[in-house]
Amino acid sequence: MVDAIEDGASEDTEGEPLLLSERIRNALTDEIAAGELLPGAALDEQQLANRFGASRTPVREALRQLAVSGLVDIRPRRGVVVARMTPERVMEMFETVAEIEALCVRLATYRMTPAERGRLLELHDEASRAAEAGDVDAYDGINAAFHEALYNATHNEFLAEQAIGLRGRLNGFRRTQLRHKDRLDRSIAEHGAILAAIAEGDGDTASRRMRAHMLNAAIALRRYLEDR
Amino acid sequence: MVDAIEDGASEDTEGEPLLLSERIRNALTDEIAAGELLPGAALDEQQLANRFGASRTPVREALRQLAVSGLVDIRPRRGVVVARMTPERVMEMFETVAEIEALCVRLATYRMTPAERGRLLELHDEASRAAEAGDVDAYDGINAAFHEALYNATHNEFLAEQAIGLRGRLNGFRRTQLRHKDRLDRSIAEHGAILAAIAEGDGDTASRRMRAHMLNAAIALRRYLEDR
DNA sequence: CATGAGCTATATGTATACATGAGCGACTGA
DNA sequence: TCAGTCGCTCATGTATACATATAGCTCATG
Repeated sequence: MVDAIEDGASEDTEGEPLLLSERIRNALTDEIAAGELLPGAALDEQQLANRFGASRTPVREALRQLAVSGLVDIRPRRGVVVARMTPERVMEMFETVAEIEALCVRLATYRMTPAERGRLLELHDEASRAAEAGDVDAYDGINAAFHEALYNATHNEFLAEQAIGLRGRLNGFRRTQLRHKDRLDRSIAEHGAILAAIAEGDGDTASRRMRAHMLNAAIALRRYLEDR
Repeated sequence: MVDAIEDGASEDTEGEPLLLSERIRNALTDEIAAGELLPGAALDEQQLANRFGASRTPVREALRQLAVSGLVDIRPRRGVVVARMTPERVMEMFETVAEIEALCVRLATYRMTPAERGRLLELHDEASRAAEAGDVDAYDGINAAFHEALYNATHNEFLAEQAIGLRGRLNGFRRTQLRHKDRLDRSIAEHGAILAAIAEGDGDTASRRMRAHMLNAAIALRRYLEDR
């Protein structure tokens, strides 16, 4: 069961020795977002400490931080569990993210540089190719890059940070609903429509289309969840 | 220098013995929001532990959590400081909050119940009276209640939580700029205009007016900051 | 006099130890 | 057989102890 965190093997080529508590936090964040740790699962401090080859102290700090992010729930003296989310709450989160994305697109339309616009088109093309190839994982990554590029194009760093944070909390759900090939194709088409509005400098239209795009994804997810 | 946290004397009539780390977190949150701890101020763990009559452990947990909220910056192995925000970042935060409030008002317009609408009008009247009386502190409180009532009227709990959290991070700045009597009067008038649009069920207009309202506040703040 | 290397003091990061309340099972009584 | 209480166990909450990197000082050198 021991799989102490291998340092830097993944991508952190920088030799910077990350704080133990941060590495634990990152690891848990990933596992929750990826759905490996299911909502409601109990997170025993000592157990996690053993798993990460650390003491309880950094584990506790990581858990406390995750609680602020909303990824876990802490019941004082009763332990920590992965945040259990009702379908209603998930839909609320989707609506919120949809609105945030919509407002990001509106601002981005008016503020983005030509280079940023070019980058978006590039990403859109890449996504289309990945979709045609049926490479869902590649599409996932490109899609994330696409949305982040939009956040950054608002030229409001704070807003972009908030948007990225919110988006991350939906990762665990988003992946499931994109398995449907037709949903993936529609997603591409919707991106295209958003870009068209951006090209015309029509922020309001782009915004409305983005909202619809996100809500479509939410509806697809709900349908998927109900099917089970 | 000792002022260990008196428990429950303030409002927590419930005899629930809050976790030490939570009480420290709340206390620090308040002090930062109130501007008692100035941006850039170093937060020494041992010092805080002494001040609160606790050990470093709960203090550390509190600081870690505040870092996630963005209220403090942690430089690994180099200590914790109250988040130092550039004027640019403050303006970005204001813009973000303005946009969030705007979208809340839009949703709220379409979704609020008659009772919620009535409550808003009530709060508006109270605020007007407080403004006439020149009671800035009372106005502060009523104003916060007004905005929170709007968040809740979106009937999207998640969104409301996010909005409240964001708003809280601007508290330290907001208070300074409302000292100007005329700004306070204009604020009341702007609230009235927003309510008028809500009454007509015109979410878009209400939204635009709210955005303008928040940005006016931001401009007033910037002017205030530049004056010093 | 300025600059930089080296040392020391100290605060942070982590581990371990102790205190306390929650959860659970056994036992008693009906 | 079942309900209720008692007491035990263990995880959490807090305190303390130890390891280590950073910051500031001293002192030597250009």
